[in-house]
Amino acid sequence: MKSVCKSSPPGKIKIMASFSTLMGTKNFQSITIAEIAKNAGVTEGLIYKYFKDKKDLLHQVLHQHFAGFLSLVQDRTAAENSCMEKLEAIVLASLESYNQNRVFARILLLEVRNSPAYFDSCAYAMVKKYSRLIREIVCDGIAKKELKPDTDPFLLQKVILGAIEHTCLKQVIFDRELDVQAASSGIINIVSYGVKNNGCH
Amino acid sequence: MKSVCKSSPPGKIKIMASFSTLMGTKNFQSITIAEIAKNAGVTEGLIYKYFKDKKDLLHQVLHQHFAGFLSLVQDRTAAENSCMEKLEAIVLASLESYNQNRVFARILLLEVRNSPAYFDSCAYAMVKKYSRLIREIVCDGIAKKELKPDTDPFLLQKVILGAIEHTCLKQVIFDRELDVQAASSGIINIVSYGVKNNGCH
DNA sequence: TTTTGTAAGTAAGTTTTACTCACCTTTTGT
DNA sequence: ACAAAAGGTGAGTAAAACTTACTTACAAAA
Repeated sequence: MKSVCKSSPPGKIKIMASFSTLMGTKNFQSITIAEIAKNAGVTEGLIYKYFKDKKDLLHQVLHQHFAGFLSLVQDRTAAENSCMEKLEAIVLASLESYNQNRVFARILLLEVRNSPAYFDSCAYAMVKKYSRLIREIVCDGIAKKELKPDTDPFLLQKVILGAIEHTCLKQVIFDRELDVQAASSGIINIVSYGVKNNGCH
Repeated sequence: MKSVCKSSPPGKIKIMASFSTLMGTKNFQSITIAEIAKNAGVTEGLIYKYFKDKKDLLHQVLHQHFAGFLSLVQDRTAAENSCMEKLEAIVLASLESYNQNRVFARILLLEVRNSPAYFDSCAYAMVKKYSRLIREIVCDGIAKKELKPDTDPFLLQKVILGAIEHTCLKQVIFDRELDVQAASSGIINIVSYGVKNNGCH
């Protein structure tokens, strides 16, 4: 659960940087420990001084990226007033981050969820914070009558998170650019007003 | 791209069945070729007669499951008339399938997307059919004025697919039951009418 | 019937790769 | 000053994916 604080030894920093760089061009499976070590200018053994195993390295690198991302999201939402503005800020910040930091996006969306160890990692703890933030905004929106009173906060959180992830999934996988602004306002528009043509807009 | 047709040799059938069973209790990484072979009552070598590698086996098993799933979805949507009813049928059928067939769900949602080879596989070809079906229903709904004219079919398809996946993700990962009916109607309700309290419902 | 070609299946390697362990070297607290 | 801990090394191990050379069954052509 401990994070990479300022006083990390240079070896650890180099290992994480090396791995992060390699993730830019290859997927997790095809990156070898030998490659990471060589690229970092350290020996293979040192990797296992700081990381339980290869997966643990993945999780710590994700945690590092997610920490920055989460504080950005928190700042952006704090700057907004209404519930829907806060939610749009989250959607926009998320898509922006996934669009700009493809390594982060690929790790989060494609690489970690297949291993049980991830769900005990400090990285997953941050993801839980992130989804809790969304639920809290939703609950607040219901309390302030900005959202319909019968809204299910858990379900809405999942719909929003699912929409964010699936909207950029193809772009992340095939390394294409995403029109973040259009996607973001599109998602918020659907979630706000729905798509059914009921003559009310 | 070739599927497992009726005339598959018994060895291949046993290998796929063995692997599918093992996926019920373990994740892909932790299943070994030796284990699959032993469980199937064949030798390791035979696996490489029918499958390029371990990942190819995974993809072919997913293809097998997805073929059944897709035809179910096609039948169910064909039985509905309106656009929203068709979409609800898809959401319901998807959540039902993921809830009942956890091996299928885990492979699709957690195991395949990390490898580039998947996106050349016959399994991914079926996924493309599935998402195209959703888009076609949406386009039809727009044409028939059931949906708002400014709806983006690609975006709506992604929002719906993302909502489906994220709604059952936690249950699939932690092997818990899902209230399929409630989740399905909840998603459709959000997507149809939105969550914003605008005094119009 | 013999031959020939192919698909099903085997068994023993080989190689790659994640991980370990015993050992140095440098820093730090008392 | 010196013990102890932290940073770092490099050779070695074990396991698992994959290969390859081989055998057996079997159907169709000659």
